Amino acid sequence: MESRELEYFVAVAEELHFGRAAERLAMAQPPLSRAIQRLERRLGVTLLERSSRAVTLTEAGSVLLAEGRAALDALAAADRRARRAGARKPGVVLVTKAGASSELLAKILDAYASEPDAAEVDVLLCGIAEQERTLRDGRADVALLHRPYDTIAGFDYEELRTEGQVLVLPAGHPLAYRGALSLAEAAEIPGLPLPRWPYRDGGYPDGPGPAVRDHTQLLQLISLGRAAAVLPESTRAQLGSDLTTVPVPDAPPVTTVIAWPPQTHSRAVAGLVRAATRL
Amino acid sequence: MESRELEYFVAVAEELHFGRAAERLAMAQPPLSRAIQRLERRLGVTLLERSSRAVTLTEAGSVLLAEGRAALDALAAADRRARRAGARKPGVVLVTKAGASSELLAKILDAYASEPDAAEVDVLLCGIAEQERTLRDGRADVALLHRPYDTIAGFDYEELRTEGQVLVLPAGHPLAYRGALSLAEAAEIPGLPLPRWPYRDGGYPDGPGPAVRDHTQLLQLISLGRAAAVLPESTRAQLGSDLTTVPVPDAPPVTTVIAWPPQTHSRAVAGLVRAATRL
DNA sequence: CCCGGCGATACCCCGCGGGTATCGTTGCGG
DNA sequence: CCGCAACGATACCCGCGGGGTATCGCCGGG
Repeated sequence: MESRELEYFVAVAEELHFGRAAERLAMAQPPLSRAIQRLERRLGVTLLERSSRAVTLTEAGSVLLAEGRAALDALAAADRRARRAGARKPGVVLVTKAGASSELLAKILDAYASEPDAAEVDVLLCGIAEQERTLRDGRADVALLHRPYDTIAGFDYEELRTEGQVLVLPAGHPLAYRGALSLAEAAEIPGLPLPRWPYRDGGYPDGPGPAVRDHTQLLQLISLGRAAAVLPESTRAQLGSDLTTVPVPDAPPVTTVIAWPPQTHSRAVAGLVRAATRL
Repeated sequence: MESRELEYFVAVAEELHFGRAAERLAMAQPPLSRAIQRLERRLGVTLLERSSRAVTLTEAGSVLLAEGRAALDALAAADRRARRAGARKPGVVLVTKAGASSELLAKILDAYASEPDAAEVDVLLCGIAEQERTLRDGRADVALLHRPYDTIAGFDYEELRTEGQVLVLPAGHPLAYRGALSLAEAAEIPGLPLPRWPYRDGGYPDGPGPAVRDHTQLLQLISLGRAAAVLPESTRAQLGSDLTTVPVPDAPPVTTVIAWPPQTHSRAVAGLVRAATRL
């Protein structure tokens, strides 16, 4: 199967509309229609059901959509990583959630930078649930992830530390003087709903809380008295005096891991991992 | 990047010889040379160092080789799984090492087959270290793996059971009457070397023992008095009366896991996993 | 009933991927 | 020291396949 055809199919499968997909691909609609027919002929499988009013995915089509996205990501990763490896001064890209584990990250970067032949490390900050994708499609080479919030399926990893979680509140809130809270109590604070995190596809669950995409946004909302949140203990290090925390013992512990794609043989990634695990 | 070009590059990078690579790709050498040049130009990177006597990989080239193989496997997987999903009676392929965990496998297949809407399960048996590849390139959908012998990097998985290991010997061997053996003792039995298992790339380590590619071969060699082997306890169930076992308490325990690629949403795979974990 | 939206078809053309012939370099053997 | 053979690069040619425009056929809604 040609990657071009697969890209075309993924566009159509996502738009469920040949015209819009063609526009997105910067091409005309007829050659797109033919390319999809060709692909279906070659696979010997019907991928799309076209009734003259709507396009829907068949079973085989949704399988190809999922597998095809993964394959296109892998292809993009090959492209980007080869480019980076051949660049004048090859560096390595580390991705992490904006506003999370910043002191740990600083320590790792320091420890690695002091190694004899350390490469340049570019830090890429992104919203929740985008990190895995950056690792898959080659925008990043190595990531700091947080289980169980992030899934580590598809990657090699080393665990760095495990910590409990705390409720983050505006300073002076009545509950701030409690010694501990249960998860159930934290979820039901009048006027301070827990935020909604995005799914991996970028959508948001329904519910009362504000929709956020990274920790920085979230902390700001808490400062404004619009939300509360259950976060790892280490978040305390970066809170200003306008925020305070209460332990939540029954919240699941959060494990910070350093993760990388299994096929990497990069010395720089290995060095970073070594530095991180030795801390 | 076009998948065609990537295939060409991988062929050249593996052969390190344009002529042989062209032959393998069933094409002439000149268009192959040009395709690689085009790829290098588009990436803005030198992938191969050509001295008129030898071709060698640059740093960027070996990165692209590793990443490219993964991407081509993902592409092949998309192709095969879409074909299977669109087939007349879509089934699911389970892969495992020939001769390992056969009773557990039988139980899983039975349990799953008794579910209401169970799909057809094709069992694919292969040698050691080939299973991961079959899962990656779509020849299989789900695998029974054995840690720490197999790595599970890149897959979602559920643990099924953990067991100790035993030394498998020809019946009547003097050591057969020992109540237990250490790993060190097992490795030094006069006349009965431990076998050599293949690496993931298909090569074999150097050493005295016979090179084997699956358990069936291995058991036959032990029967013939040409080898001994440390294997999971459950292997005992399939030994004939010509073989016997001795516990090896200090051998690392073996965990059998059921694993699948993270992007699968297949109901059949989910059913198999459920059946396996419920046993 | 007609129009508008949408995917498929018809038809054309250009470019690129592939083929053959040949060159340029270089290591090696006589 | 020269010539040959091995090997990748270059030159040149060709055919087809992927892309474009125009249009059709189907269907649902006003």
